[in-house]
Amino acid sequence: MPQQRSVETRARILDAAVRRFAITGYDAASVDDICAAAGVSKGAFYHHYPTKQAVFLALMQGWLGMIDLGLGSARKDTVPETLVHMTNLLPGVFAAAEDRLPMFLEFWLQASRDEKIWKAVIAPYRHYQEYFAKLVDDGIAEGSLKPADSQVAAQVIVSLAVGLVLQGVLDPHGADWEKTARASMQILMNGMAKS
Amino acid sequence: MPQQRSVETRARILDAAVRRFAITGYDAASVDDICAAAGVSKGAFYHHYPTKQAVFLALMQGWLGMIDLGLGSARKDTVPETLVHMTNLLPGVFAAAEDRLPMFLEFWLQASRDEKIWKAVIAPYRHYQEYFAKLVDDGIAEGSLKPADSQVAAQVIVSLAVGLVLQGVLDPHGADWEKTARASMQILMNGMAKS
DNA sequence: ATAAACATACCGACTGGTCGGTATGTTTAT
DNA sequence: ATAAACATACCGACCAGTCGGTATGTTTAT
Repeated sequence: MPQQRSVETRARILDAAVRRFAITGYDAASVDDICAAAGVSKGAFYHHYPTKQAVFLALMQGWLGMIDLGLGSARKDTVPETLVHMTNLLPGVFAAAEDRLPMFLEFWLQASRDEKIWKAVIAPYRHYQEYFAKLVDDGIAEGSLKPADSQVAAQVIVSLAVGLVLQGVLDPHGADWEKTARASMQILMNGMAKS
Repeated sequence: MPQQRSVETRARILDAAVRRFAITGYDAASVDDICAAAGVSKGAFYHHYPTKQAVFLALMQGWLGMIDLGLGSARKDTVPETLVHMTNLLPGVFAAAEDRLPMFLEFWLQASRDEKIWKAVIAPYRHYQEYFAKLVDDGIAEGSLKPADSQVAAQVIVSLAVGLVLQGVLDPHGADWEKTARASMQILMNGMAKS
């Protein structure tokens, strides 16, 4: 049973880490930086986390879990309604994430090179894929979508979402991404909806 | 006027750099590593490039230029034909890029944090956007596509492409990305084509 | 000769991680 | 109650090694 002070310190480390990572990136953010930002000694840091990577991983787990939760609670009456509802949520996502989005990019990058991180990323990621595949299947079953390979359709949806988020990161003021997101979904629906 | 030997050395440095960057990433790839892989001394390295970042930038310019060129020569009779033709090219792109794709991710990441790199990335990137917008406009003009906001449509196409590439990086064996790319284009066409 | 091309030796800054020791609880024995 | 015994939390100096970049010398081509 950890002491009260302990959980507070952990939180401060995590909070400082996410800020530093977001600004400078994983590599450039030194443990000393993070400790300074957290107002915590290096000893405390390594008392709570075995390595710098462990902090990164903890951060990742937390976020991926939150996304998972958000997806689950977005369900509406019909499948098309659910999908449209999700695009309505996007602006909030963009606004809330803002400067943290580069970190997601970093997640991907690290995951593509580090076995341990890859496994931590890929599980929830595949879960999203499954979620959308199931959604498409439901849509087909309820007659609102044309019969199709739901796995592939889910991949398309996820690809589009990933691409939108990424471009939002790279070029936030290059377009009205909210509008684009809506238009994307519209085109997708045109292509997938029945009749 | 550079000597023959000089352009060869430059090429060897660039070639070694792309290999090291691809494997270990930009930060982890040390200049010494690159020099060793290129069979070139550190003096030679800094004789030809002022900084490590300059090498990175040169690499980027080269690739973005090549993509630009590839796009230009993909034009077919009608717009839908052109777009489909492009998905046919994708497998080659995936295969050829393979382990180099993480580098593109790194481009983005660095671009989102470094003003100089951002400017180098954003120009060709906007050029792609324009290319696709023009393509959509042509499609509307020739009557093969429904009237629509071509800028937004282009963003959707690019988003999808970006998302596909990114997922190909993260999870190369998680799906048949060639098939998904084709399906994406099919759905897009269903949504955008006239009648 | 001389200037470009290349090689070697080196510098100072910085990094992730360790370690001996201290301070702050918490449990146990009396 | 309280003091000894133990456990957890924390500190900050320190280390061994790495890095990007520079200074200086040598080779090569004209």
